[in-house]
Amino acid sequence: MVSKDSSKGFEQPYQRLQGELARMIASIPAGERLPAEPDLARQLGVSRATLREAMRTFEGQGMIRRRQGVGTFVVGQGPVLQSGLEVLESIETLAKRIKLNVQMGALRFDHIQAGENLAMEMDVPPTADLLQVSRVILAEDRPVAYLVDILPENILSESELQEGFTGSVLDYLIRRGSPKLSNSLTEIRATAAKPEIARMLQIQRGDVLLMFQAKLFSAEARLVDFSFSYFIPGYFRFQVVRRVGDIHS
Amino acid sequence: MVSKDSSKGFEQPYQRLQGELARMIASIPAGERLPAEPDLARQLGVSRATLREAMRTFEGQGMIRRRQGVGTFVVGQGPVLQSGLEVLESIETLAKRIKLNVQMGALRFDHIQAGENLAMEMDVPPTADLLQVSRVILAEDRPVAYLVDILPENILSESELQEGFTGSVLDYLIRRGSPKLSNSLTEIRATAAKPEIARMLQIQRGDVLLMFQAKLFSAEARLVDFSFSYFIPGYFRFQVVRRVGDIHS
DNA sequence: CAGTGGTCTAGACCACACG
DNA sequence: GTGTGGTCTAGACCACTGA
Repeated sequence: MVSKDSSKGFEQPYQRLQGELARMIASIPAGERLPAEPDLARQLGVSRATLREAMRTFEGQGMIRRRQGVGTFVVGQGPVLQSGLEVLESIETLAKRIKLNVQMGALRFDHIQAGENLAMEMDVPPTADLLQVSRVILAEDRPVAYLVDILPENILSESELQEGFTGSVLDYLIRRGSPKLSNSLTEIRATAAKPEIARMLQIQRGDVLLMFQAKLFSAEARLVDFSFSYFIPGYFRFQVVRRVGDIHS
Repeated sequence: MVSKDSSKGFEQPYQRLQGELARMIASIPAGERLPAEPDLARQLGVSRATLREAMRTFEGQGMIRRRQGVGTFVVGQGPVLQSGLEVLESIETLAKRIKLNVQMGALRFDHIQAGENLAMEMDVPPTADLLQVSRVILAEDRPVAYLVDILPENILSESELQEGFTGSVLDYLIRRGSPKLSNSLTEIRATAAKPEIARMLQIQRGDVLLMFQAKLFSAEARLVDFSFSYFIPGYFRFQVVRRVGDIHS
């Protein structure tokens, strides 16, 4: 329908789109809506599929947010939650320190049996009863993280947690004072959002997420909490100091 | 063309595809090729676009690898490079310890000027001359990481690096003995692969990558190396121990 | 050259939010 | 109901690989 290039330039449609979209997004005030996808696609001279693929990049960076049935909105650059990884700290505590408004949404309790995989990871019998706590964390009314904690029922029961749970299992255990907590062994991964998690975080399936898989140990070296944390890029900044060389330490 | 559901089940095409693809991949020996995409799409009763979207998941986990003009191959689960984040260690050193075969590919030197952004990050004048070292890391002949180091020219010159560079700027500086290195401040991110990087790593643009952005400091607290490291998920396992509470420390 | 994956299109229908 | 984004289709052409 249109020629692929105008002169000697060999700019790909994808790259051109990225540029045009970037300009368009920058020109729209935060909170305002973009044109509907079919209109925008026509306007940019590409198919809707191509447009959507290009938009993924910007959504991954938190610059726009799509809401089914409503529209696509430009979001201003919000505050960033910065944390050193050496210290284990809940998002709530972190947010409080920088006076950021953080809420919990979509809390859910599940009673599950360990099964093979969890039994192996958590060092419990496959028939062990576990409590799974899932919830979304909202910063400035935007979903920014999805957290899942799995604990043995004899460490923490749902009835106990019903009252006074504000989003952080870690903070709750610290307040309760028992068992004494020692440290967390955290594995860091990058992952694509599964459909269920994408839904919770109001992003698209396949979008990029930073993930922590952590084992929290008591002072007696018992595992008290096995957790999965998914973070939308752009809202968090995790840092770690790495020593050079292990010989002179 | 076909009914969307057979009974009361409301399984989505996407989820069904995931399952069928998983079974198919599992049933094919490592190293073997999958059917061509148009054939496979017909066989599974979906369009090629849908098939490709479903395949992204498996490619992101390193279970398959696509090569344009050749085909899509099942890759067996290779060895995993495990590392504690507290200690800064090159991939080469890490691999040597577990006797894994690691090579460097696509080495490239660029002489650049700092410019605004880099000048700010690296605390040098915008006109400073910098050496940018880019290369791909191969483990068992598969691209697994893409590394970019940026250093002031007066710390490391290309001519000096031409000889005896095996892939790690860190190892080279340690061998040289000057300047004395102290530690690295590393920021951890998840990111989607840009077209250039996707090409280097033989993955698709938009695929998930774990990224480290690190500032390496000398004992005199001078910045000697600003680096970006991109890791394909599945080949690396980065861990960190996090202390509970900063009060009783 | 033939065959592969990479990209793009035009159109359709569905699920959801909101009045 | 109306309009939005979410998903899927069938087909086309391009870029790359290897015989």
